[in-house]
Amino acid sequence: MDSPEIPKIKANTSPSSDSPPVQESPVFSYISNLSPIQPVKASHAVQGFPGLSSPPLVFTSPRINTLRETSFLKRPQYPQLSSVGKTKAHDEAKTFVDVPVDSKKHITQLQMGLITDTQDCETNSSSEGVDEYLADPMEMDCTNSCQSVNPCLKESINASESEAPPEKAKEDLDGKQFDPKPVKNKVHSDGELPSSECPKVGSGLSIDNAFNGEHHLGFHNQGIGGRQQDDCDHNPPSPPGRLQIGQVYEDCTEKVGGTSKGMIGNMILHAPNKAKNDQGGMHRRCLQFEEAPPCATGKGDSSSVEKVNNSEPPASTAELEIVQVPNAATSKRQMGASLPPRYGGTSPLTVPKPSGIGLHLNSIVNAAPVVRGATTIKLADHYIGVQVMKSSSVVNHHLPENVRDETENSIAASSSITQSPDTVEFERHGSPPEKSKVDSQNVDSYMELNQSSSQKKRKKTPSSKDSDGCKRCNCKKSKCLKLYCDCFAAGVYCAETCACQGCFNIPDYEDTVLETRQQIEARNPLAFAPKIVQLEEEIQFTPASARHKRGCNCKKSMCLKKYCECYQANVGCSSGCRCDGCKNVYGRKGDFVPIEHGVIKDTISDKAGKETFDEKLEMVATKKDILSTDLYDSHNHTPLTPSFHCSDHANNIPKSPCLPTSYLRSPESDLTIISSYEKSTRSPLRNSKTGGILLETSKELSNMGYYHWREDYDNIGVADTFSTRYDAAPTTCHITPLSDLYSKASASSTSSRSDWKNASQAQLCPGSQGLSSSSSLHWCSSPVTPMARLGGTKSSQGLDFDNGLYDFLQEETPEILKDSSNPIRSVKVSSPNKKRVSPPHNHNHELGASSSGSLRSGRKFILKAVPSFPPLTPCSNSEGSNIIQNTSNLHNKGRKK
DNA sequence: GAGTTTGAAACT
DNA sequence: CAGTTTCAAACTC
Repeated sequence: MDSPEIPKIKANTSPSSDSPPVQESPVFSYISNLSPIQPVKASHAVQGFPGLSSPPLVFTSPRINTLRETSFLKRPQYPQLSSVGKTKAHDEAKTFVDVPVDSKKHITQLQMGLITDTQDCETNSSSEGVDEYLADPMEMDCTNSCQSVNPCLKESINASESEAPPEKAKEDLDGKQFDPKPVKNKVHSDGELPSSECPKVGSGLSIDNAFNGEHHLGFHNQGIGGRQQDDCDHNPPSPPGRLQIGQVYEDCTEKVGGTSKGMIGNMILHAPNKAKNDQGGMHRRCLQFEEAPPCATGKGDSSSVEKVNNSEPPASTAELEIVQVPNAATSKRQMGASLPPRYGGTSPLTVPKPSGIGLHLNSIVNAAPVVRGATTIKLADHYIGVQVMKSSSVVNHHLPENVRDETENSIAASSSITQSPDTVEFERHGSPPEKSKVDSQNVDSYMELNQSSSQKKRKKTPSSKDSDGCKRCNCKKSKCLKLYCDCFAAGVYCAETCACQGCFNIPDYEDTVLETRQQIEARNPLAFAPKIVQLEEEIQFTPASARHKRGCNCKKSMCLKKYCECYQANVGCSSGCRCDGCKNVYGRKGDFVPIEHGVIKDTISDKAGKETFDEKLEMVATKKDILSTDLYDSHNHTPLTPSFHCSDHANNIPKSPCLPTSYLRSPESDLTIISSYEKSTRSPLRNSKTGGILLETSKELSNMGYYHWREDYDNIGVADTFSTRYDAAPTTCHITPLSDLYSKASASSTSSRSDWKNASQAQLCPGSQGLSSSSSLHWCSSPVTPMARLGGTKSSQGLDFDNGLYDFLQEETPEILKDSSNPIRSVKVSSPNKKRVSPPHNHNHELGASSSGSLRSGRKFILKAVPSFPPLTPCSNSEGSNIIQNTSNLHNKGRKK
């Protein structure tokens, strides 16, 4: 608030107010010479600079300066000249180009009488003063110029002037790539000049820099920071603020015309700026920029938010969105009702599903093993439940988890429930996009702020499970961005039911989540792969077909408590386990001897010790797949067990609706499944970021025979195609917005065929309409695969077994395991049993290429196996990556065609 | 509900 | 790769 800069600024401003003498000064003359337009102003600016310059020197970016200048100009205009302001501002902007930025600022202040305003702002560096500025200017601008962007800029500028540029704000700007583009954009916006003027401004800025050197820059930076701070203040929740800030910044910089976004961005920026204001240091702002946002959020949470709201009114719908987003972020999932504007027409319903869909393969896998013997699939169910819980429809999903028998019924009910558009998660999806830019660091700070703010008060009971059976985490330090978090590990966003603190595993922070996931995957491609692999009947030795992929390392629990992951998953310990004194009731370590059937994988063990085990699992899986494929035909309607849906929810569910038919037909389901798996795990993220992946995936899918599936799907009504169990799948899709997204995404990504999407969406996901574009892209990869897997595996066994879901899961798991266990393997594996190996690879490559570099190819498979993120991706996709997704979708479509 | 135990995950 | 630390769930009181 009371940053040292402020006093400086005031001093500067006051002198500037004394423009007459300034003009006389040699500097003024010089400036006047430079720019014929604004001799007087220039002189003022020059004088004022000395004082201003000293602090601002830190920042060198001319653009920033321009922005401030523009902002200064605008400010005066607003208060004094509502109508005239624009013309003057333009002139001033031009002069700025010629004249150093500082001079411009002073001039503007002097002329406009902004100085007084700025002083007020400075005094009020806190939220109110700035808010008023912003709000008023905004309104004025809107009325006058009608350019939404300008108002935002103006406001931000005003705030910056008054408050001085908070260091954090600068940092934010810098950190977010502000320096180059953002500044330009701001300049444009400030100048209120569409495009033509902006260039001038930019040039002017650069010139200014040359003249004034760092001083101007620093000052400008301060101004920017001030703006940002103001914006930040306006922004309700700090965490969102950061994210938004980054996004907004980009928007402003990129698009002058994007008034709404720009406004929002300004708002966001302001919030971080508040924190920066406190710091006051100009130089560090840039560095701190990233950090600043969090601080800002934390410091000026309430004030900033309120202010933001005030300023927002003038802003377009975009602003509203922004506001909502922050709220969503703060509340995590509370905002569920509000849908991101991006989705537009799409009903919130779609969003909720995604969350539910978010169920990771891991969860599924886990569920699968559990399924047979034990009725409960804890992991999968929990995860699913969590996301679902967020949405209204959660309950239904959960039910399936707990009881297979219930699953069908629950599914039917859930379908109706899920359809409810009220699902909370939807909001998440919408908001995240803006936040996507937030850095991990920002996230941390943001987290802190959030925690402090109150987002996580919801901390419910520590119990990991919800009443529905859904899991919820209670993370306190991991921010739900590490595998410690069950939700994150399952690839599901944390739900409202979660008691986590500083949670970043929410759609709002989709980008952060994705980044974190990628990082974790980079370290361990199988990190998100299902931990439990089912070994079907083929492995007769083991009491339970399923085994923990990595094995446990129990030393004291003797694998008789839930400390043991194997026990927790209701699976026996295997040779891969390093447990001591294993007494696992589901199967002791020594008892398990997986039999290698015909299928032999080249097995490039993911990891040294466990390769053998994994390979064995894979072998089993491959065999299963074969069997399942045979069954597919017969079980076209593969009844997706509720549990399965739940588990797969995030990833698979969406797919299920679309895929069922295809699965039925295509024996290649395994391959498809794998690909889907990969997609689900990574693709969502990757897809969101890179459209190329999607295209690839789509191609692959087409190769896989997804088209056929689509046709089948289309032909067969969802209800018709799906048996009672199958119905559950569609219902799930409807229920969870994620599912819709997935389905859409899958449809788009896989085939990019509108038909398939339309049919699937329309039938399966009524609310998905709007979402299809953004969400679908991301989802496409992931959702499709799950479906295929589910459909294929499930179809084979689904109806036959009461535990059909489990069976399906189990079947899937093997495939997953194959993929997950040995991403590379998957490719290799394809050889004996099934062709699928190759297809998955393709998918993987595609996905991998997009997300990660060379490693992905090998890892991709693994990622495919990793189901966890798909659910997230949908959310994330919808939000942060929407644009990317859209683009990718477009690309995919074009390519597909 | 608080504290302890446990083992996975993360880090070095 | 092994050892240590961190973390959150599971468990106990």
